[in-house]
Amino acid sequence: MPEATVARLPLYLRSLLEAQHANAATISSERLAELAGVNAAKVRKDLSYLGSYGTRGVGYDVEYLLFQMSRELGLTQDWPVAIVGLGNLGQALANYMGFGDRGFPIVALCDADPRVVGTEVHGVVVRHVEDLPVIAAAHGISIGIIATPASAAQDVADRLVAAGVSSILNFAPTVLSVPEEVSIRKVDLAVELQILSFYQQRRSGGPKLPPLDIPVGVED
Amino acid sequence: MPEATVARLPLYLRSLLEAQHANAATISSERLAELAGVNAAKVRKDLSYLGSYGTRGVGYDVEYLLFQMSRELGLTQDWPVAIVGLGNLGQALANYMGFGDRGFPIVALCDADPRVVGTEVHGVVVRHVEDLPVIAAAHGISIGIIATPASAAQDVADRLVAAGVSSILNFAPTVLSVPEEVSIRKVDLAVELQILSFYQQRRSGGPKLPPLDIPVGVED
DNA sequence: CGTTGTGAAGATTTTCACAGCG
DNA sequence: CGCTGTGAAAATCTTCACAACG
Repeated sequence: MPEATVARLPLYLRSLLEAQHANAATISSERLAELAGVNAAKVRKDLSYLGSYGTRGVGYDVEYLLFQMSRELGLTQDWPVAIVGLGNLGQALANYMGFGDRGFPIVALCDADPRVVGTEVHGVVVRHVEDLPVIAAAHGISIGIIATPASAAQDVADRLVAAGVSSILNFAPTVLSVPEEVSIRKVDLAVELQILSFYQQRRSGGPKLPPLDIPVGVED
Repeated sequence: MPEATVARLPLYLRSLLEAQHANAATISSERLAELAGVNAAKVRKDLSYLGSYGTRGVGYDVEYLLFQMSRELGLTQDWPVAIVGLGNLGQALANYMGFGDRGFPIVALCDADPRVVGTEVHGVVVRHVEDLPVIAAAHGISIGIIATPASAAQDVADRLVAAGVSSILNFAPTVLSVPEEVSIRKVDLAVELQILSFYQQRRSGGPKLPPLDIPVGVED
């Protein structure tokens, strides 16, 4: 299944939940596309990778598609999560619980700062990051969230991998290197803002300075 | 310039800052690629959209490329930011200040809850969301961050657009519709976790259930 | 030499458009 | 008839490979 499709499945799932909430028994690719903010052809192509679950002339059975999609996304089981780094962001994430649609219980919190270790956040005691192997094994942790400063992130990633965690969500503004078989996703506020800045500038009449003088010589 | 390239410019910027910090005067596409976590050909292609700023046989001048990239990304000026919604996440974002590399001062906070309006978060008084037009105009706000529940997000987006904000970063788990000329980026924790869940399940030996019985009849 | 800049090839993703089927 | 499922076309993005050049 194409990566681009996988990245959209969660949007369809959420849209289907909305449709279910509105008591819709079936839904067309067109309506689903509208809810998910994509176009109908893409929805049909994407759903076709899951199997032929639609009915021509009718649409998709909401309940059934929900079930298939949840199964495909691995949401029929819980995936225990550990958060490493309990600064501003880490604490917010821990409290933010109600991570969307549940299924990702936060069962462990780790930090390297001895002043933070032992404190309680959202009802969970913060452990030392050194103890990750034991903690990960005890709780069967499969997803690690890195919410440390950039400088500590690679070390934490290495520890997570060593502890057997094979999915990582990285909030630290740095590139992590991990073995092939570990999945990694990143969320970077600064990057998002800078992308917005790029287009904002384009719209607000381009660069303030002229195309800028060539510094020395003539390139090309 | 391709969208995919724009999305990588912030990574190059950060990598260049690291190189600068390490007192490198010049940097090759290969080294830059390593720091940014992409391959060298992509770096060269991406940078070529900015202009021919490299020197064959040598590489890129770090200072000069930093300057060009900052300019291209619109980082030679500040872009004032407003955060709407001061629940857990909104407050964390407000405090998280030090949004990477500065340039995005948080100058206004809004909420719809009268119990929150008037309180102070990170030294900024929370205003009512109704006042957005006045606030936006007064501070020249160009970027709005939506950190409300999903149910309020579209209303807030509409208000932001009406107030003249043309860049939006959406943390609410919902699809927003905005006019063509407004840029929108989204950050969705649930989506990221679900994507990780998909691949995690693939690795841990596929579905627990057998391919599942066809419910009724035989499709295709 | 060593490294950039870039056409051209290749891969992936999106979109079209319509046959097929309930 | 209406809507899905899907080949095929189009668009976009990545990678290759090498000429160009300091």
